Amino acid sequence: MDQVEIFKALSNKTRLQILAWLKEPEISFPGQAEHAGFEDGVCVGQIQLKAGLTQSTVSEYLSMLQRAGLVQSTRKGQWTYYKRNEAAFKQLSQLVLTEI
Amino acid sequence: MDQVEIFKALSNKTRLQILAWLKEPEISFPGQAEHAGFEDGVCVGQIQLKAGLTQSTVSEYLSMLQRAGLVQSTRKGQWTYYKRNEAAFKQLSQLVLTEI
DNA sequence: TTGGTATATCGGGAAATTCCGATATATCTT
DNA sequence: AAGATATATCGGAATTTCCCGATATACCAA
Repeated sequence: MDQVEIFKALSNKTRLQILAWLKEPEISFPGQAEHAGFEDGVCVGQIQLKAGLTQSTVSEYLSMLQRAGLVQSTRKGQWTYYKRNEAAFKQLSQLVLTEI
Repeated sequence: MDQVEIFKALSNKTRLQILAWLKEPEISFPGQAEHAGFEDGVCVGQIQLKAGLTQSTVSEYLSMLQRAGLVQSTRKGQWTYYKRNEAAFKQLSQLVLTEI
């Protein structure tokens, strides 16, 4: 757990927003329900639509969140699904209490 | 609590280090014991010495941590003492669990 | 008042981040 | 194989952060 890397990943309104959306994928991304479930999370395109930024930016943001360990990705065909890594948030919460 | 402001304040190795030092002022800053207690925290000069950065940089970093609500300052004569705001860390820990 | 000490603020060069458009890669369909 | 779709990566302009030296401000002591 690289603390600085994690906090940098969280230092952006859009990235925080994405993490919040991924807490309730069914509610935040109803458009995906028709094509896939939410077992593996949400695909980049759906997130991009909601974020209102370009595809490249959203893809980059998701990689950054993944490098920080906050989300994990699954490739399925031409889609990459991202979902939260809840264990990481529990760890981070604990880290804020005990180490920082 | 401005989340982005808090995470930006935490996105720097030196600032994280300062917060860690302030957890145990007596151990981290023995040099101050001769002149003052630790009720109000540690003065800027002591922190600067340990950080090994310039006075202006350390002063700026401490203001940033204060704006984020993570520390609080007390002016006493020509010294400004900074100490951790433990309540803020408890809040932040909770926020990581429930809101982010 | 004069000078010394502690801290804050200002101005700026270098490096990092933000976000974009263009392009590359991977996969699917026909 | 060729074209379409989804995502990743590249190159870069604008902005922000990092950290500095210089200067301003506040307080103290003689």
